Amino acid sequence: MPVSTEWLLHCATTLAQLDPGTTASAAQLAQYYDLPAAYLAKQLQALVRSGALAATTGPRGGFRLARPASEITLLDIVEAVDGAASPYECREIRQQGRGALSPEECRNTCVLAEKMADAHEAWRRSLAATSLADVLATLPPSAPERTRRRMAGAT
Amino acid sequence: MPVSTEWLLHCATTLAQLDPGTTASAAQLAQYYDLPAAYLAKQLQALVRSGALAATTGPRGGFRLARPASEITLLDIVEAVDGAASPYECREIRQQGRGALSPEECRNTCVLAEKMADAHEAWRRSLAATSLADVLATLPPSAPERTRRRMAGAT
DNA sequence: GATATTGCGGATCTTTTTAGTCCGAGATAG
DNA sequence: CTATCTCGGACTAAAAAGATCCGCAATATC
Repeated sequence: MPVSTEWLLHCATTLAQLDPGTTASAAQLAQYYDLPAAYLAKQLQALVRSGALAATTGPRGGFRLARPASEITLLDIVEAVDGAASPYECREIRQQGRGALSPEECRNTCVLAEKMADAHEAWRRSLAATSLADVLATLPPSAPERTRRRMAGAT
Repeated sequence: MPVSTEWLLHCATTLAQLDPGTTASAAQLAQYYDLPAAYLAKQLQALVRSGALAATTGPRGGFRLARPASEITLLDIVEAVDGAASPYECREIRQQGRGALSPEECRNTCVLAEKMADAHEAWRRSLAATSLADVLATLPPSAPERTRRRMAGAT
């Protein structure tokens, strides 16, 4: 899992603390967390494509949440960056070699692939259970204003 | 996640169907699933190191389960191949850059890292809930004997 | 209307991981 | 005791992913 996953989780949390209608540019966010600006910008695009963020170009442009923070889950962000595919891929080796099963016996999906898919679903459910609003609720009440203040002064 | 994960899940399931005390060599298993023998042997070693399999060298040697099938979970196998580390790694970027939090504010772990760890734990729990014995229980009753028969004739 | 600023996408380079091969150490059977 | 069969770990290519850079389109400001 790339390091940019952490970057975007934090950036989305930061954007969720801005006043509605306010945007933050990629350069601002990069400076806020001391990250390589070019690469961060590229990853932010993935979140725009996924529909979690919205972007406006031109001067005073930047990124903002595309939906209320309560409707953006950690899963939305993680899958936008890392892809939604399961890491385990069943290649049906049970149908190959000396021990090959007949096609008829393979009508139902492989038990092992099924269990791996179950685990992946458990992982997804866990991440989908937390929204950005939930994350903000755990921060001290003074956090949003400080974030806005520190963000405003950046380039 | 490497393709060898699938290989070893299936190989372990196969070994679980052998009579106690019987071993299967890497060459036999490779032939059984039509896999590159040398590379499979390398991956089987990881399972030996993790303690899930036991190996005996010399003529008539090979691999066998190191414990009863009911005490080997899918998680044991997956983590032996793919490593036990969580794919998400918190690098504490909240302490860097313009928005850096004070060390005192970082006494408790980052909320995002916590949620990601929770998801990983959910994934592990799901895999740990299934043992090789559970997998065998889903197969038709005739499966183990056929597996032994087809395995016996191999090189 | 010109200019500067910002996001967007493609092409490129580097690094890491994966896939695969090979030869040596050790143990068993005869 | 010897020959053969097995695992064991080191070594080498290949592919994928990470990370970076540059030019293009769009928009608000002056």
